[in-house]
Amino acid sequence: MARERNRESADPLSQIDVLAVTKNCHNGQKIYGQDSAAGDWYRIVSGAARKYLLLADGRRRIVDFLLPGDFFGFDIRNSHHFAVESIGESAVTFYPRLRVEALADANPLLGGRIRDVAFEAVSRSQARMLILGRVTAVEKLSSFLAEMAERSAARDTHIVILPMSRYDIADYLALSVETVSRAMTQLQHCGTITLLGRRCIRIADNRALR
Amino acid sequence: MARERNRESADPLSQIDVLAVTKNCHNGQKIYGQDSAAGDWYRIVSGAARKYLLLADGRRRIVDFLLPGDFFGFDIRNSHHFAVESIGESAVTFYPRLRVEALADANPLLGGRIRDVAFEAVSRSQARMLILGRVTAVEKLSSFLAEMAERSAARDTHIVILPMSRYDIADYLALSVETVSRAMTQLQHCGTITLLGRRCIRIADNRALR
DNA sequence: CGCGTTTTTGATAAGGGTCAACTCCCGTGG
DNA sequence: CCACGGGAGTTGACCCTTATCAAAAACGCG
Repeated sequence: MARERNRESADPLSQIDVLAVTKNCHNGQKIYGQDSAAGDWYRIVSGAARKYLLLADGRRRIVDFLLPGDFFGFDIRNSHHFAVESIGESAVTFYPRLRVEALADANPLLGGRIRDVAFEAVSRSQARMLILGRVTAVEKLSSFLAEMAERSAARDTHIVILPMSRYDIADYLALSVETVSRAMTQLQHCGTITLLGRRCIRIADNRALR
Repeated sequence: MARERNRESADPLSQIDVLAVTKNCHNGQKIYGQDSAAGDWYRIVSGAARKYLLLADGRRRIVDFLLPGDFFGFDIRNSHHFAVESIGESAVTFYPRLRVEALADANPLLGGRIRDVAFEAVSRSQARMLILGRVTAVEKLSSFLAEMAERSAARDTHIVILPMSRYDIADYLALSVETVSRAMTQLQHCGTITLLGRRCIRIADNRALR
Protein backbone atom coordinates (compact mmCIF):
# COMPACT_ATOMS: atom_id res chain seq x y z
CA MET A 1 0.00 0.00 0.00
CA ALA A 2 2.69 2.40 1.03
CA ARG A 3 4.64 1.41 -2.03
CA GLU A 4 1.65 2.17 -4.23
CA ARG A 5 1.23 5.58 -2.68
CA ASN A 6 4.85 6.21 -3.43
CA ARG A 7 4.32 5.28 -7.01
CA GLU A 8 1.37 7.59 -7.30
CA SER A 9 3.23 10.47 -5.71
CA ALA A 10 6.16 9.85 -8.01
CA ASP A 11 7.41 12.68 -10.17
CA PRO A 12 4.69 13.58 -12.70
CA LEU A 13 7.52 14.02 -15.14
CA SER A 14 7.84 10.25 -15.45
CA GLN A 15 4.47 10.22 -17.22
CA ILE A 16 6.11 11.32 -20.43
CA ASP A 17 8.40 8.31 -20.46
CA VAL A 18 5.71 6.24 -22.15
CA LEU A 19 6.02 8.51 -25.20
CA ALA A 20 9.78 8.31 -25.30
CA VAL A 21 12.41 6.37 -27.18
CA THR A 22 15.95 5.95 -25.87
CA LYS A 23 18.89 5.61 -28.22
CA ASN A 24 22.57 4.89 -27.76
CA CYS A 25 25.02 7.35 -29.26
CA HIS A 26 28.69 6.90 -30.02
CA ASN A 27 31.44 9.44 -29.66
CA GLY A 28 30.86 12.56 -31.73
CA GLN A 29 27.47 11.43 -32.99
CA LYS A 30 25.10 14.32 -33.64
CA ILE A 31 21.92 14.23 -31.54
CA TYR A 32 20.49 17.27 -33.25
CA GLY A 33 21.89 19.93 -35.51
CA GLN A 34 20.97 23.14 -37.27
CA ASP A 35 19.00 21.28 -39.86
CA SER A 36 16.90 19.25 -37.46
CA ALA A 37 13.14 19.49 -37.92
CA ALA A 38 13.20 19.77 -34.16
CA GLY A 39 10.10 18.01 -33.03
CA ASP A 40 11.71 16.56 -29.94
CA TRP A 41 12.86 17.27 -26.45
CA TYR A 42 15.76 15.27 -25.12
CA ARG A 43 17.21 13.96 -21.88
CA ILE A 44 20.58 12.44 -21.15
CA VAL A 45 20.32 9.04 -19.51
CA SER A 46 24.00 8.17 -19.28
CA GLY A 47 27.24 9.57 -20.59
CA ALA A 48 27.50 13.20 -21.63
CA ALA A 49 27.01 15.57 -24.55
CA ARG A 50 28.05 19.03 -25.67
CA LYS A 51 25.80 21.78 -27.01
CA TYR A 52 27.81 23.97 -29.31
CA LEU A 53 27.89 26.41 -32.16
CA LEU A 54 30.45 26.83 -34.93
CA LEU A 55 31.37 30.48 -35.44
CA ALA A 56 32.07 32.09 -38.78
CA ASP A 57 35.82 32.16 -38.11
CA GLY A 58 35.91 28.42 -37.51
CA ARG A 59 36.06 28.55 -33.74
CA ARG A 60 33.71 26.43 -31.69
CA ARG A 61 31.75 27.72 -28.72
CA ILE A 62 30.39 25.14 -26.30
CA VAL A 63 27.46 26.69 -24.46
CA ASP A 64 26.54 23.71 -22.29
CA PHE A 65 27.61 20.28 -21.19
CA LEU A 66 24.68 17.91 -20.79
CA LEU A 67 24.97 15.38 -17.99
CA PRO A 68 22.67 12.50 -16.94
CA GLY A 69 19.26 13.83 -15.99
CA ASP A 70 19.55 17.05 -18.01
CA PHE A 71 16.78 18.00 -20.41
CA PHE A 72 17.57 19.93 -23.57
CA GLY A 73 16.17 20.95 -26.92
CA PHE A 74 13.97 23.78 -25.61
CA ASP A 75 15.82 26.33 -27.65
CA ILE A 76 14.99 24.98 -31.05
CA ARG A 77 13.04 28.04 -32.06
CA ASN A 78 16.01 30.18 -31.17
CA SER A 79 17.62 32.24 -33.88
CA HIS A 80 21.00 30.83 -32.93
CA HIS A 81 21.05 27.25 -34.03
CA PHE A 82 22.98 25.01 -31.74
CA ALA A 83 24.00 21.46 -32.35
CA VAL A 84 24.34 18.73 -29.75
CA GLU A 85 26.61 15.74 -30.02
CA SER A 86 27.59 12.88 -27.78
CA ILE A 87 30.84 12.86 -25.82
CA GLY A 88 31.98 9.25 -25.77
CA GLU A 89 29.24 6.65 -25.48
CA SER A 90 25.94 7.93 -24.18
CA ALA A 91 22.25 7.12 -23.99
CA VAL A 92 19.68 9.78 -24.85
CA THR A 93 15.91 9.73 -24.52
CA PHE A 94 13.83 11.39 -27.25
CA TYR A 95 10.45 12.91 -26.31
CA PRO A 96 8.07 13.93 -29.13
CA ARG A 97 7.38 17.57 -28.30
CA LEU A 98 3.79 17.86 -29.54
CA ARG A 99 2.63 14.76 -27.74
CA VAL A 100 4.34 15.82 -24.53
CA GLU A 101 2.71 19.24 -24.71
CA ALA A 102 -0.67 17.64 -25.32
CA LEU A 103 -0.13 15.53 -22.22
CA ALA A 104 0.92 18.61 -20.26
CA ASP A 105 -2.21 20.46 -21.36
CA ALA A 106 -4.31 17.65 -19.96
CA ASN A 107 -2.31 17.39 -16.75
CA PRO A 108 -1.51 20.55 -14.79
CA LEU A 109 0.95 18.78 -12.49
CA LEU A 110 2.99 17.68 -15.45
CA GLY A 111 2.77 21.12 -17.02
CA GLY A 112 4.07 22.66 -13.83
CA ARG A 113 7.00 20.24 -13.70
CA ILE A 114 7.94 21.09 -17.26
CA ARG A 115 7.92 24.75 -16.34
CA ASP A 116 10.21 23.92 -13.45
CA VAL A 117 12.59 22.11 -15.78
CA ALA A 118 12.68 25.14 -18.05
CA PHE A 119 13.30 27.46 -15.10
CA GLU A 120 16.11 25.19 -13.97
CA ALA A 121 17.64 25.48 -17.42
CA VAL A 122 17.56 29.26 -17.04
CA SER A 123 19.27 29.01 -13.67
CA ARG A 124 21.98 26.72 -14.99
CA SER A 125 22.52 29.01 -17.92
CA GLN A 126 22.97 32.05 -15.71
CA ALA A 127 25.26 30.20 -13.36
CA ARG A 128 27.38 29.38 -16.39
CA MET A 129 27.46 33.00 -17.35
CA LEU A 130 29.00 33.81 -14.00
CA ILE A 131 31.78 31.35 -14.79
CA LEU A 132 32.49 32.97 -18.13
CA GLY A 133 32.47 36.37 -16.48
CA ARG A 134 35.35 35.51 -14.21
CA VAL A 135 38.62 37.20 -14.97
CA THR A 136 41.58 34.85 -14.73
CA ALA A 137 41.97 31.42 -16.25
CA VAL A 138 42.46 29.79 -12.84
CA GLU A 139 39.22 31.34 -11.58
CA LYS A 140 37.35 30.11 -14.64
CA LEU A 141 38.69 26.59 -14.35
CA SER A 142 38.05 26.53 -10.59
CA SER A 143 34.44 27.54 -11.10
CA PHE A 144 34.07 24.97 -13.84
CA LEU A 145 35.42 22.15 -11.68
CA ALA A 146 33.21 23.26 -8.80
CA GLU A 147 30.22 23.19 -11.12
CA MET A 148 31.11 19.74 -12.40
CA ALA A 149 31.61 18.45 -8.88
CA GLU A 150 28.22 19.77 -7.85
CA ARG A 151 26.39 18.45 -10.89
CA SER A 152 27.89 14.97 -10.77
CA ALA A 153 27.65 14.67 -7.00
CA ALA A 154 26.11 11.25 -7.25
CA ARG A 155 28.63 9.64 -4.95
CA ASP A 156 31.90 11.05 -3.70
CA THR A 157 31.85 14.81 -3.95
CA HIS A 158 35.62 14.97 -3.87
CA ILE A 159 36.19 12.89 -6.97
CA VAL A 160 35.22 14.44 -10.31
CA ILE A 161 35.36 12.57 -13.58
CA LEU A 162 35.54 14.80 -16.62
CA PRO A 163 33.98 13.12 -19.66
CA MET A 164 35.20 15.87 -21.98
CA SER A 165 38.60 16.67 -23.43
CA ARG A 166 40.75 19.73 -22.64
CA TYR A 167 39.69 21.10 -26.01
CA ASP A 168 36.05 20.88 -24.95
CA ILE A 169 36.81 22.65 -21.69
CA ALA A 170 38.72 25.34 -23.57
CA ASP A 171 35.83 25.97 -25.96
CA TYR A 172 33.47 26.08 -22.98
CA LEU A 173 35.50 28.57 -20.95
CA ALA A 174 36.55 30.64 -23.96
CA LEU A 175 40.23 29.90 -23.32
CA SER A 176 42.96 28.21 -25.31
CA VAL A 177 43.78 24.56 -24.65
CA GLU A 178 47.21 25.52 -23.42
CA THR A 179 45.83 27.93 -20.87
CA VAL A 180 43.41 25.32 -19.57
CA SER A 181 46.27 22.89 -19.16
CA ARG A 182 48.42 25.47 -17.40
CA ALA A 183 45.60 26.43 -15.04
CA MET A 184 45.10 22.76 -14.25
CA THR A 185 48.71 22.22 -13.25
CA GLN A 186 48.69 25.48 -11.33
CA LEU A 187 45.70 24.32 -9.29
CA GLN A 188 47.55 21.11 -8.62
CA HIS A 189 50.69 22.91 -7.46
CA CYS A 190 48.59 25.08 -5.14
CA GLY A 191 47.29 21.88 -3.58
CA THR A 192 43.71 22.67 -4.52
CA ILE A 193 43.25 19.58 -6.65
CA THR A 194 45.03 16.29 -7.34
CA LEU A 195 45.08 14.72 -10.77
CA LEU A 196 44.39 11.03 -10.36
CA GLY A 197 44.23 10.60 -14.10
CA ARG A 198 44.06 12.96 -17.00
CA ARG A 199 40.30 13.11 -16.70
CA CYS A 200 39.89 12.22 -13.07
CA ILE A 201 40.36 14.82 -10.37
CA ARG A 202 40.29 14.79 -6.61
CA ILE A 203 39.30 18.03 -4.94
CA ALA A 204 41.68 18.51 -2.04
CA ASP A 205 40.70 22.01 -0.96
CA ASN A 206 37.05 22.60 -1.66
CA ARG A 207 37.10 26.07 -0.15
CA ALA A 208 39.93 27.33 -2.33
CA LEU A 209 38.01 26.22 -5.40
CA ARG A 210 35.26 28.82 -4.91
CA MET B 1 7.65 39.51 -27.55
CA ALA B 2 5.90 42.56 -28.89
CA ARG B 3 5.19 40.63 -32.04
CA GLU B 4 3.51 37.90 -30.05
CA ARG B 5 1.32 40.38 -28.26
CA ASN B 6 0.15 41.66 -31.60
CA ARG B 7 -0.25 38.26 -33.14
CA GLU B 8 -3.62 37.50 -31.61
CA SER B 9 -6.09 39.86 -30.16
CA ALA B 10 -6.27 37.66 -27.08
CA ASP B 11 -2.93 36.30 -25.99
CA PRO B 12 -3.70 33.85 -23.17
CA LEU B 13 -0.87 35.52 -21.33
CA SER B 14 -2.94 38.65 -20.87
CA GLN B 15 -5.21 36.68 -18.55
CA ILE B 16 -2.74 37.05 -15.74
CA ASP B 17 -2.88 40.81 -15.94
CA VAL B 18 -5.95 40.85 -13.73
CA LEU B 19 -3.81 39.45 -10.89
CA ALA B 20 -1.05 41.97 -11.39
CA VAL B 21 0.03 45.23 -9.87
CA THR B 22 2.26 47.70 -11.69
CA LYS B 23 4.65 49.96 -9.81
CA ASN B 24 6.91 52.81 -10.80
CA CYS B 25 10.56 52.51 -9.83
CA HIS B 26 13.19 55.20 -9.64
CA ASN B 27 16.85 54.91 -10.55
CA GLY B 28 18.68 52.25 -8.55
CA GLN B 29 15.56 51.07 -6.74
CA LYS B 30 15.67 47.39 -5.87
CA ILE B 31 12.87 45.34 -7.44
CA TYR B 32 13.95 42.18 -5.71
CA GLY B 33 17.03 41.12 -3.81
CA GLN B 34 18.61 38.15 -2.10
CA ASP B 35 16.31 38.49 0.84
CA SER B 36 13.09 38.58 -1.13
CA ALA B 37 10.47 36.05 -0.10
CA ALA B 38 10.12 35.63 -3.84
CA GLY B 39 6.48 35.07 -4.35
CA ASP B 40 6.33 37.04 -7.57
CA TRP B 41 7.11 37.01 -11.23
CA TYR B 42 7.86 40.31 -12.90
CA ARG B 43 7.65 42.04 -16.22
CA ILE B 44 9.15 45.29 -17.40
CA VAL B 45 6.56 47.68 -18.81
CA SER B 46 8.78 50.64 -19.56
CA GLY B 47 12.35 51.67 -18.83
CA ALA B 48 14.99 49.05 -18.04
CA ALA B 49 16.53 47.06 -15.20
CA ARG B 50 19.68 45.11 -14.44
CA LYS B 51 19.89 41.64 -12.91
CA TYR B 52 23.16 41.32 -11.06
CA LEU B 53 25.18 39.64 -8.38
CA LEU B 54 27.82 41.07 -6.07
CA LEU B 55 30.89 38.85 -5.89
CA ALA B 56 32.95 38.22 -2.79
CA ASP B 57 35.74 40.48 -4.03
CA GLY B 58 33.37 43.41 -4.43
CA ARG B 59 33.00 43.18 -8.19
CA ARG B 60 29.56 43.24 -9.73
CA ARG B 61 28.41 40.85 -12.43
CA ILE B 62 25.39 41.85 -14.48
CA VAL B 63 23.84 38.72 -15.94
CA ASP B 64 20.96 40.33 -17.78
CA PHE B 65 19.44 43.60 -18.86
CA LEU B 66 15.66 43.58 -18.68
CA LEU B 67 13.86 45.58 -21.36
CA PRO B 68 10.15 46.32 -21.90
CA GLY B 69 8.23 43.08 -22.35
CA ASP B 70 10.77 40.90 -20.59
CA PHE B 71 9.62 38.56 -17.83
CA PHE B 72 11.93 37.74 -14.94
CA GLY B 73 12.01 36.26 -11.46
CA PHE B 74 11.92 32.61 -12.55
CA ASP B 75 15.25 31.90 -10.98
CA ILE B 76 14.29 32.62 -7.41
CA ARG B 77 14.91 29.07 -6.28
CA ASN B 78 18.38 29.22 -7.75
CA SER B 79 21.34 28.77 -5.44
CA HIS B 80 22.85 31.96 -6.81
CA HIS B 81 20.79 34.81 -5.53
CA PHE B 82 20.50 37.64 -7.97
CA ALA B 83 19.13 41.07 -7.33
CA VAL B 84 17.28 43.25 -9.83
CA GLU B 85 17.16 47.01 -9.74
CA SER B 86 15.77 49.70 -11.96
CA ILE B 87 17.94 51.64 -14.41
CA GLY B 88 16.55 55.15 -14.46
CA GLU B 89 12.78 55.46 -14.18
CA SER B 90 10.86 52.31 -15.01
CA ALA B 91 7.50 50.63 -14.59
CA VAL B 92 7.35 47.00 -13.47
CA THR B 93 4.39 44.66 -13.22
CA PHE B 94 4.27 42.21 -10.28
CA TYR B 95 2.51 38.87 -10.76
CA PRO B 96 1.77 36.74 -7.67
CA ARG B 97 3.42 33.44 -8.57
CA LEU B 98 1.07 31.03 -6.79
CA ARG B 99 -2.06 32.60 -8.20
CA VAL B 100 -0.59 32.67 -11.70
CA GLU B 101 0.35 29.01 -11.44
CA ALA B 102 -3.13 28.15 -10.22
CA LEU B 103 -4.54 29.94 -13.23
CA ALA B 104 -2.13 28.12 -15.51
CA ASP B 105 -3.15 24.77 -14.03
CA ALA B 106 -6.74 25.52 -14.92
CA ASN B 107 -5.92 26.81 -18.39
CA PRO B 108 -3.63 24.76 -20.65
CA LEU B 109 -3.25 27.56 -23.20
CA LEU B 110 -1.91 29.87 -20.53
CA GLY B 111 0.36 27.17 -19.16
CA GLY B 112 1.80 26.64 -22.62
CA ARG B 113 2.47 30.33 -23.07
CA ILE B 114 4.29 30.47 -19.75
CA ARG B 115 6.43 27.56 -20.87
CA ASP B 116 7.19 29.49 -24.03
CA VAL B 117 8.27 32.50 -21.97
CA ALA B 118 10.58 30.29 -19.93
CA PHE B 119 12.06 28.75 -23.07
CA GLU B 120 12.62 32.21 -24.47
CA ALA B 121 14.50 33.10 -21.32
CA VAL B 122 16.74 30.09 -21.89
CA SER B 123 17.39 31.18 -25.45
CA ARG B 124 18.25 34.73 -24.43
CA SER B 125 20.54 33.44 -21.75
CA GLN B 126 22.45 31.24 -24.16
CA ALA B 127 22.69 33.99 -26.74
CA ARG B 128 24.25 36.13 -24.02
CA MET B 129 26.74 33.42 -23.28
CA LEU B 130 27.93 33.57 -26.86
CA ILE B 131 28.63 37.26 -26.37
CA LEU B 132 30.70 36.62 -23.27
CA GLY B 133 32.57 33.88 -25.07
CA ARG B 134 33.88 36.23 -27.71
CA VAL B 135 37.56 37.01 -27.53
CA THR B 136 38.31 40.65 -28.13
CA ALA B 137 36.67 43.64 -26.50
CA VAL B 138 35.52 45.02 -29.85
CA GLU B 139 33.82 41.73 -30.66
CA LYS B 140 32.09 41.68 -27.30
CA LEU B 141 30.84 45.23 -27.62
CA SER B 142 29.76 44.67 -31.21
CA SER B 143 27.71 41.66 -30.21
CA PHE B 144 26.23 43.58 -27.33
CA LEU B 145 25.18 46.48 -29.52
CA ALA B 146 23.74 44.08 -32.09
CA GLU B 147 21.76 42.39 -29.33
CA MET B 148 20.47 45.71 -28.03
CA ALA B 149 19.52 46.81 -31.54
CA GLU B 150 17.60 43.60 -32.08
CA ARG B 151 15.83 43.67 -28.73
CA SER B 152 14.79 47.29 -28.91
CA ALA B 153 13.86 47.16 -32.57
CA ALA B 154 10.58 48.91 -31.91
CA ARG B 155 11.14 51.57 -34.54
CA ASP B 156 14.34 52.45 -36.35
CA THR B 157 16.70 49.51 -36.29
CA HIS B 158 19.68 51.74 -36.91
CA ILE B 159 19.27 53.91 -33.84
CA VAL B 160 19.98 52.28 -30.48
CA ILE B 161 19.39 54.02 -27.18
CA LEU B 162 21.38 52.57 -24.31
CA PRO B 163 19.57 53.06 -21.01
CA MET B 164 22.58 51.81 -19.03
CA SER B 165 25.90 53.40 -18.16
CA ARG B 166 29.33 52.35 -19.40
CA TYR B 167 29.89 50.81 -15.98
CA ASP B 168 26.83 48.63 -16.46
CA ILE B 169 28.03 47.55 -19.90
CA ALA B 170 31.46 46.77 -18.46
CA ASP B 171 30.02 44.59 -15.70
CA TYR B 172 27.83 42.87 -18.28
CA LEU B 173 30.64 42.09 -20.72
CA ALA B 174 33.21 41.31 -18.01
CA LEU B 175 35.44 44.15 -19.17
CA SER B 176 36.76 47.28 -17.52
CA VAL B 177 35.02 50.61 -18.14
CA GLU B 178 38.08 51.92 -19.90
CA THR B 179 38.14 49.03 -22.33
CA VAL B 180 34.45 49.48 -23.12
CA SER B 181 35.11 53.13 -23.84
CA ARG B 182 38.09 52.34 -26.03
CA ALA B 183 36.15 49.72 -27.98
CA MET B 184 33.35 52.23 -28.50
CA THR B 185 35.64 54.84 -30.03
CA GLN B 186 37.36 52.16 -32.08
CA LEU B 187 34.03 51.08 -33.57
CA GLN B 188 33.35 54.72 -34.36
CA HIS B 189 36.70 55.20 -36.06
CA CYS B 190 36.11 52.09 -38.14
CA GLY B 191 32.86 53.66 -39.32
CA THR B 192 30.77 50.85 -37.89
CA ILE B 193 28.80 53.10 -35.56
CA THR B 194 28.19 56.81 -34.99
CA LEU B 195 27.77 58.26 -31.52
CA LEU B 196 24.86 60.67 -31.66
CA GLY B 197 25.02 61.15 -27.92
CA ARG B 198 26.77 59.42 -25.09
CA ARG B 199 23.99 56.89 -24.87
CA CYS B 200 22.58 57.11 -28.35
CA ILE B 201 24.16 55.22 -31.21
CA ARG B 202 23.52 54.97 -34.91
CA ILE B 203 24.54 51.73 -36.56
CA ALA B 204 26.24 52.68 -39.81
CA ASP B 205 27.51 49.27 -40.90
CA ASN B 206 25.19 46.57 -39.67
CA ARG B 207 27.17 43.81 -41.34
CA ALA B 208 30.45 44.73 -39.69
CA LEU B 209 28.76 44.55 -36.30
CA ARG B 210 28.20 40.78 -36.52
C1' DC C 1 56.37 -1.81 -29.91
C1' DG C 2 55.21 2.14 -32.74
C1' DC C 3 52.00 5.55 -34.27
C1' DG C 4 48.61 9.25 -33.54
C1' DT C 5 46.02 11.82 -30.39
C1' DT C 6 45.81 14.19 -26.17
C1' DT C 7 48.08 16.82 -22.85
C1' DT C 8 51.75 19.44 -21.08
C1' DT C 9 55.53 22.80 -21.18
C1' DG C 10 58.25 26.73 -23.18
C1' DA C 11 59.03 31.40 -25.49
C1' DT C 12 57.15 35.39 -27.57
C1' DA C 13 53.90 39.02 -28.72
C1' DA C 14 49.39 41.15 -28.32
C1' DG C 15 45.36 42.48 -25.80
C1' DG C 16 43.19 44.10 -21.59
C1' DG C 17 43.51 45.61 -16.55
C1' DT C 18 45.07 49.14 -13.67
C1' DC C 19 46.42 53.67 -12.22
C1' DA C 20 46.20 58.38 -13.42
C1' DA C 21 44.83 62.47 -15.66
C1' DC C 22 41.74 64.88 -18.34
C1' DT C 23 37.33 66.22 -20.78
C1' DC C 24 32.49 66.39 -21.22
C1' DC C 25 27.91 66.85 -19.69
C1' DC C 26 24.25 68.27 -16.70
C1' DG C 27 22.11 70.19 -12.79
C1' DT C 28 22.59 73.37 -8.99
C1' DG C 29 22.99 77.60 -6.91
C1' DG C 30 24.94 82.06 -6.63
C1' DC D 1 23.29 84.15 -16.90
C1' DC D 2 27.31 82.15 -15.60
C1' DA D 3 30.32 79.69 -12.41
C1' DC D 4 30.82 75.70 -9.99
C1' DG D 5 30.79 70.90 -8.78
C1' DG D 6 30.43 66.06 -9.40
C1' DG D 7 29.59 62.10 -11.90
C1' DA D 8 30.18 59.99 -16.43
C1' DG D 9 33.06 59.17 -20.11
C1' DT D 10 37.47 59.31 -22.60
C1' DT D 11 42.45 58.94 -23.32
C1' DG D 12 47.35 57.71 -22.09
C1' DA D 13 51.25 54.80 -20.01
C1' DC D 14 52.68 50.61 -18.07
C1' DC D 15 52.44 45.84 -16.54
C1' DC D 16 50.38 41.39 -16.32
C1' DT D 17 47.68 37.63 -18.35
C1' DT D 18 46.63 35.04 -22.14
C1' DA D 19 46.78 33.64 -27.22
C1' DT D 20 49.84 31.96 -30.38
C1' DC D 21 53.49 29.32 -32.33
C1' DA D 22 56.46 25.46 -31.40
C1' DA D 23 57.87 21.21 -29.44
C1' DA D 24 58.14 17.67 -26.15
C1' DA D 25 55.86 14.24 -23.18
C1' DA D 26 52.18 11.02 -21.83
C1' DC D 27 48.71 8.10 -23.00
C1' DG D 28 45.69 4.95 -25.85
C1' DC D 29 45.21 1.74 -29.44
C1' DG D 30 46.29 -1.39 -32.81
